[in-house]
Amino acid sequence: MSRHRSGPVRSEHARRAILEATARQFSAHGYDGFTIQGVADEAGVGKQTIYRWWSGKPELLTDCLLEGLLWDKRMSPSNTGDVEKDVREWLMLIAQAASSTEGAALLRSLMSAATSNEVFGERLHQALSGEGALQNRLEIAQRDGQLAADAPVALLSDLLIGAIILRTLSWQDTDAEVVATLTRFTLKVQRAGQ
Amino acid sequence: MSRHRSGPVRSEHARRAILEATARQFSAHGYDGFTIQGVADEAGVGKQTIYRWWSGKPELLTDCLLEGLLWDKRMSPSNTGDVEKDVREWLMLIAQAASSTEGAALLRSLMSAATSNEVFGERLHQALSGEGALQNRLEIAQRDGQLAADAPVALLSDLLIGAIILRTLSWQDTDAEVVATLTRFTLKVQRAGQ
Amino acid sequence: MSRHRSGPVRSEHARRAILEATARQFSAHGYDGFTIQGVADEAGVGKQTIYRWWSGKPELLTDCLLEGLLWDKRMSPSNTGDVEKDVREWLMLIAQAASSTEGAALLRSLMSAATSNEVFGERLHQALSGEGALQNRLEIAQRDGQLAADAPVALLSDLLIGAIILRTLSWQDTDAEVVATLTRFTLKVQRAGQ
Amino acid sequence: MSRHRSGPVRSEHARRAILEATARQFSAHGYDGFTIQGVADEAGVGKQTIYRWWSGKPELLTDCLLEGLLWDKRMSPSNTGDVEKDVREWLMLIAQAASSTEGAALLRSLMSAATSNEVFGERLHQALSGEGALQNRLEIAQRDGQLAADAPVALLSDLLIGAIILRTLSWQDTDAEVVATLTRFTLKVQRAGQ
DNA sequence: AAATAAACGAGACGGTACGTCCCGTCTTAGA
DNA sequence: TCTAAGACGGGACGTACCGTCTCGTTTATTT
Repeated sequence: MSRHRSGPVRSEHARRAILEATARQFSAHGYDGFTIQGVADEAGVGKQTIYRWWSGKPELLTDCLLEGLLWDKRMSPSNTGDVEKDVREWLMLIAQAASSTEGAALLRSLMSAATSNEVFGERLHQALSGEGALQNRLEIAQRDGQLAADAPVALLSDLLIGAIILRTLSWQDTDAEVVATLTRFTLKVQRAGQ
Repeated sequence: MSRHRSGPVRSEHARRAILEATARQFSAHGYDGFTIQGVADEAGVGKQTIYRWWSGKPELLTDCLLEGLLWDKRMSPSNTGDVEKDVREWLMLIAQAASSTEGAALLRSLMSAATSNEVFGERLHQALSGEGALQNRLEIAQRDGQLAADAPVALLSDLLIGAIILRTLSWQDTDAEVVATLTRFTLKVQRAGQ
Repeated sequence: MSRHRSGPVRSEHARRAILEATARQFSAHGYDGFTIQGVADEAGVGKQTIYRWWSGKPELLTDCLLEGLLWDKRMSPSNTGDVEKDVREWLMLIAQAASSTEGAALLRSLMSAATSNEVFGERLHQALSGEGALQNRLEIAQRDGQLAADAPVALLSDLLIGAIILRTLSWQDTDAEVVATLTRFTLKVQRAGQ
Repeated sequence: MSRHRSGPVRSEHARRAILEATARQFSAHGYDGFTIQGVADEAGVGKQTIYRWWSGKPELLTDCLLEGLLWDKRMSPSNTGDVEKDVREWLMLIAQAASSTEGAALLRSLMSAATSNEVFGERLHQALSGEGALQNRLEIAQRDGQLAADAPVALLSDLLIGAIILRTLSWQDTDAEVVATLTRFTLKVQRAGQ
């Protein structure tokens, strides 16, 4: 016998409105700058409805990320056969997003959120890695002999994205040339190692 | 000719007490968690004495970093002739610091502070790079022919430290093996490329 | 012709449970202190079942009073022939109820409810007057010549009960001696005035 | 050696502004109806400045009463030699204040506040008694032989004011005739008792 | 017996006010 | 004039209830 409770179910309309308002407010004012009341007002929702389902900003943002409202999850490295080109273009997407003042601020806000919440941190990593697609692309390259068989593909991803993250964290711009250099030298080692 | 002003001069005792209290409070409660009042109380100082000399948390922390109260600045890569070993040991120092729960929390708090303040972000980058010593070590290796002449040493530093930063940001531990793998593969190209 | 509707009728069980829970919660936490949700929970009832039949706290309490759940309505002045004794004993019942800490708190809570609701205020007055029985007793005494023909019996009731009410409102205890003095002096005129 | 603390002293300006705003807001919206934030806004003050010095509404109102902002403390029964007239006029002041819709609401709000706070209840009693002046007037009458030597003057005050309070609590109007009757019959007994 | 529909327990909803915490500024008295 | 102390105006926090609305179930009447 199944035991289910009566009463209204959670309002999907409210949930969407809250997450979308959160994404807008977060993008506009940053992690510290946006307020729960502001989200509630913009979503046309009572503050308690937010606290009923989320414990605070970090959880709220984690769900935004999960729904792809903060970082487009459809983005994914392509596979043209030229691994260096594919990886370079993927990194450029991230670097370009971090190039504008707003984009850099958003990325730093995402990092700020990640520092205070484990789940968000993991999710952000996944999002930045194209939901694992970057690693997949590198594995394909490895299978195709473009990368050394013993190349640590998971760590390659950390190296490349980490460099951009670190540069954003230290408020340095990462332009196309830097991305190209990063990619070329990081992937060269793998070919050379064969 | 020097123009003297009357009255007491800035209290060095208060300055030290404030920075040390800041370092302790920041380490204990994180960037968002510590309060100016808490620092003032622990330092046995009036709140105004803090605001008279610093504009707020970011400046306070920047000075802590400059004084080496948050991140030991005496640390510097050694030069044994074996660049891979030297670099690996340097990265291990960072990775080990980020290994304990407290160390990882501190590093994440530092990142959080960096996201909201440009000057602090730049300082943190410098601190993590051993005040440029990592790049120096790589340049020496390059001069000694251990790294390819065209190796982008500045970016190599970003790659290696960035990887650790990204892993800490995404709440992954970085153990000795990961550090060794990161170092080996990143520097390999330099030998092979010759 | 009667027009029937289908469906269940109002649940008497729920009605009783709600009123009894209201009386307990009100007595325990006072007018401002008790909550509709608390009543619903204690009564094992949905909140809407309360709002379906009552508009809020005042109506709920008015019904409690009408059912004698807050103030025993069976109490009534007796008629021994000695009007002073009968009235004094009646007042003593009220004064004694207001003597204990809990009793005084209850009486003050009743007053608090009366301040915000006219119907409840009128009901409370009636309850305190023994549903008019005090005035009846005085009228009998008047008819028997124990009180002056022109004695304002309705106001005598207000005077005597009002004194106790005022003393309770100002957190003064009203002991047997005070009650005796109040009664003796208030009724004295009636004999003397003949 | 005297031990005194440094730092700013309490702002008298803020204190006055808060009490005056409280009196206005309370009179306008009643005990339940006015809000601390509303008082803070009207007083041009931070909410914390209110909570720093008062624990909540009851304390705030108690101080208002003490400063005569809710109930004019200068009012006092006069002494024309005719005690019945003097007392009647005093009661009329209270009854008239309670006659208008606003006045009755204010008086009931005062009672509501009294029910939840002992100090306020005592203060209200004092205020209604003209800060003891009514009792003084009755004592003078007693000394002059207008009242019986054994008349319980303190209780006479409770009887008379209590009657008005009770009638206000039960939402009955108390007009000039009622006041006159109350006074005449209550004071008559004292003369008659001689 | 089936259909109808109201009352029920439960609880999510949009809101308001609460009392707390901390911000950065201002004020005081002492050294 | 710098200091410790701390009051100030302000803003956001997270909580508690309000009164309304919406579920899915139960139950009494009508068809």
